[in-house]
Amino acid sequence: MLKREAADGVFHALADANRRAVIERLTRGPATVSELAAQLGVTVAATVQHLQVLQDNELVRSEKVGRVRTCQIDPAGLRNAEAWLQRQRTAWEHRLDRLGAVLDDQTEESGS
Amino acid sequence: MLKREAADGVFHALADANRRAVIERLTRGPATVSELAAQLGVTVAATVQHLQVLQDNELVRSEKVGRVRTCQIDPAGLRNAEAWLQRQRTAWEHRLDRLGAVLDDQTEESGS
DNA sequence: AAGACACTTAAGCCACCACTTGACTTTCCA
DNA sequence: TGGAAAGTCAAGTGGTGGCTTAAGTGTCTT
Repeated sequence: MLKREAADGVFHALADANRRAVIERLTRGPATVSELAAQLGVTVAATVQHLQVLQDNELVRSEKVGRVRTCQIDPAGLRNAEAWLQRQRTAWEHRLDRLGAVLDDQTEESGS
Repeated sequence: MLKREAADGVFHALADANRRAVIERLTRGPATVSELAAQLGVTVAATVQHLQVLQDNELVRSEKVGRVRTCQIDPAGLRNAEAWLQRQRTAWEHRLDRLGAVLDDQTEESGS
């Protein structure tokens, strides 16, 4: 299950346009820190900080070999966020279904 | 489609625990501003500000009748966020499929 | 060995955000 | 009509976030 803490971190991570850009980039294949920084148009240092947030929330994984760190998507965080959204949407839809049924019953009972 | 701007707003809105609590509450039925404020444990003024953010990003709708404003879920924003997440996840899965196929071909060619 | 390369870490800066208080408007009701 | 209730608006405040520069660490390459 998704604890409140976890949702907090994931959505906070996704709230930044640059971090989402990193995710979009990584869905198309692994990339190094420098490559990501170049694409974002910010410092390597800033990119490292973004990656830290993304990793803390299981949105990105990375491995350092030699002096170069290679990053790739970690689907766990995405799944967590998706699960929360689905829970809300389906809960709302089910409520509407029940509400609809009640209204149908009422109109049947009272006639038009 | 979901523009970058839209994603920015929706995820920012979802990044706050109190705003998510509002959404969770509203999936179980409409509520007034005061009710939401009471549940959150913050001022009515703060709640109004949260509602403003939620409405700007199509996560909540509200209507004022008399002196009381009643709020309910607006599924549009939730769908937007869900769509973005699904796009990333499926893009990543498709890429893995292609990669897997390539690796299979290679192992077939070279034998075990 | 020496310099370039790819990051990493620390410190500081500015903007934004969530929240509060307080004054105000509108609506209800006795 | 007078006052309580429900919400709105504006200003101020403490805290956080994202970015930068600058200095440092480990790793190639020649």
